[in-house]
Amino acid sequence: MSEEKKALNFIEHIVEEDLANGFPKSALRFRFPPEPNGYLHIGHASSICLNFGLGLRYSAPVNLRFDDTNPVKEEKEYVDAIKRDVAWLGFAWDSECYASDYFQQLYDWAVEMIREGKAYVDSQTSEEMAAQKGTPTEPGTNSPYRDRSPEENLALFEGMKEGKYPEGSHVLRAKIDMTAPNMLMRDPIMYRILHKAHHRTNTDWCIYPMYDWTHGESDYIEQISHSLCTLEFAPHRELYDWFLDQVIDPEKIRPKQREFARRNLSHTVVSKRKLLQLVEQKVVKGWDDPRMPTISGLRRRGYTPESIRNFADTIGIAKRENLVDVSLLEFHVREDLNKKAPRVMAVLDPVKVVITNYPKENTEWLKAENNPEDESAGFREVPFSREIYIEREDFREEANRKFFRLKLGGEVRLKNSYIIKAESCTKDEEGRITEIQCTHDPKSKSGSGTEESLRKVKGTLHWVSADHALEAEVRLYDRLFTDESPDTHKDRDFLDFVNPESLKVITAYVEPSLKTAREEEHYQFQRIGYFNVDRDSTENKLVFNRTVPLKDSWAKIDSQE
RNA sequence: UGGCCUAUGGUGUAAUUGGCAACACUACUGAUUUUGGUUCAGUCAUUCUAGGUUCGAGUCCUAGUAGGCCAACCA
Repeated sequence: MSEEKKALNFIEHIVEEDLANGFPKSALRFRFPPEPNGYLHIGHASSICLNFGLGLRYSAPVNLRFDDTNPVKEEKEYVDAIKRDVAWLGFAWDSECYASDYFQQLYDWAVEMIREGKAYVDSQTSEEMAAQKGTPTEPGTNSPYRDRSPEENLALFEGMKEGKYPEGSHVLRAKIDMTAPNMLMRDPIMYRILHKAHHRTNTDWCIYPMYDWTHGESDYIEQISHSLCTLEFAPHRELYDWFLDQVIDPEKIRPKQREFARRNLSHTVVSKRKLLQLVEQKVVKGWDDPRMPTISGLRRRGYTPESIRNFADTIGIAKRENLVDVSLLEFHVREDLNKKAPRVMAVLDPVKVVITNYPKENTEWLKAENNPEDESAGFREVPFSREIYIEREDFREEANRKFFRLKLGGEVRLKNSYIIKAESCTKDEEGRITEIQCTHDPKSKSGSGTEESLRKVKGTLHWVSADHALEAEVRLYDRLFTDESPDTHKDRDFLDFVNPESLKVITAYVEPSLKTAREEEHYQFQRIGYFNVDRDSTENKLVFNRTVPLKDSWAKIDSQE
């Protein structure tokens, strides 16, 4: 199929090298490890495409693993949303795993480490421990509890597990090196006491393992060969390996952590914490608000899984700082929708046109092509009558040669219909045009084959028949932030850059064939953009979201004038 | 007085491991077009700097410079 030589990214190079060095292909195994504390966003999509892409490339299993070690933040709602999003993107995981499934094994290993004198219970406050931790340039100092006997540690740790102690009273720490240049190696915490119910283990446990202690061991338990994470975890690798060394069976696969730079998207934020802020402060209407860069938001906005996957493939994976322009994402959704979306006519800012030489009470059903990019899409019929609406900006009383649209005395083609000529217009007291009077050339009907129908007129307009058009709510979305990188300003909060015009709601007239449009269906409103049916639509009221406008080279010419 | 990571067009990634800097997007030209869409053709680079090795350096060496991450009982 598409076996053209695609350049490998650095992760694929690593895998290829491992394979070349004798690592068995059958032992390749990957995982996507979200924490269920928020919704997945476009940055996660890159990670999903990376891991599942590797799975596809090497016919290797990919686990979906929920990193659920913090019951304070995690909820089942997020688990469900994450599963939905990964599946919607088109990927199938091998096993659905939870770090919480390994709590017992992790505990047993921890007990073993205590016995071997490699972990100890610290009973200081977090402030005291922070003070002993040192700084990046100064070494830390040992805890006074560092040399407790294994017996004492065992008893304490068991007591912690049994719920004998309040939160914050004790922690279990790995005994490594308080002077290590890597601060993560300065006796990291393995367990803390949390008297909180967990979304899966409920109240079975009141001690919860920390990320570093959990993640690598989970990879090991699942026999993940390549554990890929973002760059900020690079310093954790040393600890990842240290923890692995404590439990590793040399006969088994030793997981390998490698880090890549997370993808930043312009004009938005890609951080669960900040997205949560947008939701909680009601800047947007929820995690799936079409302005959100969440997968569910993009889906509701009208993005397709293919467009997101193509986007992820195109931007690739590397290790440097980056800010991917949102126009690339928009390119991919246009590219996909151009092939798939049926064309329809909709007028967003209507002005009435009366065809004065067209018989009153007459309705003609004209044949319209559904998609010039897809012959199999077929044709539909659209009603034409004496009174129609066109786009207000498509008419000017007078205009220069560059204006291909309707002007007084000028001719224009109505898409799928007749050539009309503007004769006059009427205005209200404020000078606003209320109606345009036109005549049509009856022999110029589209597809009729007559000489007149073959005439070349420069402009073609979309339109809807006034009597037949349906009213619809149209939600026009724009970028959520006015700044291309709102959260990287040292002295400004990202919320300062929220675009006040990120949503405009209007009432439009759409052609009657849309009566049966269903939720999530994609359409191209000809000459305007791609839209999809929002789930807020009802029997009586259609609601459309604008996914992305069509490229508009006229806007540039017009603004230059 | 630290550790780790990174530097290639406006943007994102490549470069068969020392051999003509490539692909996509954006922008700009032009052609086609019953969507000012699509499609097609074209234009846009001192590979962070300075030295060095070499017939030849984005790639190797030396010294700089710039940026990011690390001091949560978060992940």
